[in-house]
Amino acid sequence: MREAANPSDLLAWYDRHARSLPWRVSPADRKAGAIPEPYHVWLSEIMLQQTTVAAVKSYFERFTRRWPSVIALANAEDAEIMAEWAGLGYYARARNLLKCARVIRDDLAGAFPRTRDELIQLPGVGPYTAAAISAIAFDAPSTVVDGNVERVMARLHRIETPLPKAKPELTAFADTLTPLERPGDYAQAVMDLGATICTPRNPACGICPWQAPCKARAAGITNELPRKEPKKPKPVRYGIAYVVRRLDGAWLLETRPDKGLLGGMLGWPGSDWSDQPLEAPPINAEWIEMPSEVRHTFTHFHLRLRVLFAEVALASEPKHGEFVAKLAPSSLPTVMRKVYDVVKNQLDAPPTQKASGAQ
DNA sequence: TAGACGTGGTG
DNA sequence: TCACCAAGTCT
Repeated sequence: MREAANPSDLLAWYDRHARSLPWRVSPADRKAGAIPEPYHVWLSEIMLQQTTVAAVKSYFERFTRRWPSVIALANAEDAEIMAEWAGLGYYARARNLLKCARVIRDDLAGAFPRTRDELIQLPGVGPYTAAAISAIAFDAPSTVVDGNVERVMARLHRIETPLPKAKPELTAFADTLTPLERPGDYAQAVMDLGATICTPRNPACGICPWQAPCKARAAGITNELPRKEPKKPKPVRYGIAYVVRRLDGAWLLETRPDKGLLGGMLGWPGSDWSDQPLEAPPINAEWIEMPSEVRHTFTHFHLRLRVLFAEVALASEPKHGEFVAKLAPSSLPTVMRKVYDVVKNQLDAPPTQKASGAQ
C-alpha cells in the first residue's frame, strides 16, 4: 500500500539539498531566525517569471547592487531600469517593476503588503508571484503553482489531462499538500524538486524524496507527464533594420513605444516586421547592406532581418530617432544587439579579404 | 480566453 | 539545427 506524499519528507530533502541562490535564505539560516528581504524576494520572483535561474543570477546581483532598496529602485529613471533589464526578455516585467516600486513608495509607505490578496493587486504580480512572496518573504501558507509544481503534481497524482486544462486540478492537489509548518521553505522545496529532480526530461526518480507515493513512477510514465496541448507553428516575419552611424561615432536609435513587442526598449529604426510594404529609411544616406541577415526567434514568430548600414555627416537630421553618443550594446534587447554585432563585425573586418580562412 | 510577450540553454 | 522549455502576467 502506497503512502500519500508527505511534506515533511520533502522538507527533510530540502534541508540537505536546497540550492544556494543569491536571493535565498538557506533553511539553516531560516531556522536560526533569518528572514529574507521582501524586496529581494519580489525582485527575484519577477525576474524568474518564465526565466531560468542561471539567466537571472547576474541580473539580480546588478540590480541589487545598483538599487539596494525598493525605494532606490522607485527613484530610478525609466531608461536606466530598461537598459539594466536589457537581454532578460519580457520587458513588460521591467515596466511593471517600476510601476510596482512606485506604488510601494507612494501609496504603501515603502513596505510590501504581506498577504496574497494585497500582493496580487500590484502591477506585474499575478497568482503565482503573490503566493510566492507571501510564502517566502512572510512565511504564509500560500500555495505556489508554477511550472515546476504543475509537473510535480501531475506526476505524483498521475494527472493525464493536458495543460492548461489540468491547471485547476493540479492547483487543488498542490493546496492539499501545503503545510502550516515552514510554508516558506516548503514553497521553495517543491520548486527545487521540480528544477533538480522532477525535471521535464529524464527525471532523477531514484533519488526523489517522493518516489514512493509517485503514481506516474509506478505506472512508468513520468516522461510523458504533464501532457500538453500541441503548440501552434511559429510564422516567419521579415523586416529591415537601419543602422546609422554619424561621423563622430554616435548611433541613431529610437525608444520603442511602451506597448507591444520590446516596449520601452531602445532599438534601431526599421520597417515593420511582416510581409507588408517597407517603411522609408530614417535618414537620407547611401545604404550598404550587410552580408548576413539577423535571425531571431521570439515566443510566437521567427524573425529575419536585413541590416542596412549608413555613415552620415555631423549635420545630418534624422526623420525620427535620436543619436546616442556612447552606446552600450548591453543596453539593447538581444535582437537589436544582434543587429549591432553584424554591423560591428563588418566594420571591424579587414577591408580587402574578409574570408581569410585563418584560425 | 487565447494570444502576446524574450531569451538562452538543452537534447 | 531546432523545438522544447523556464519560479507567468496581462489583455
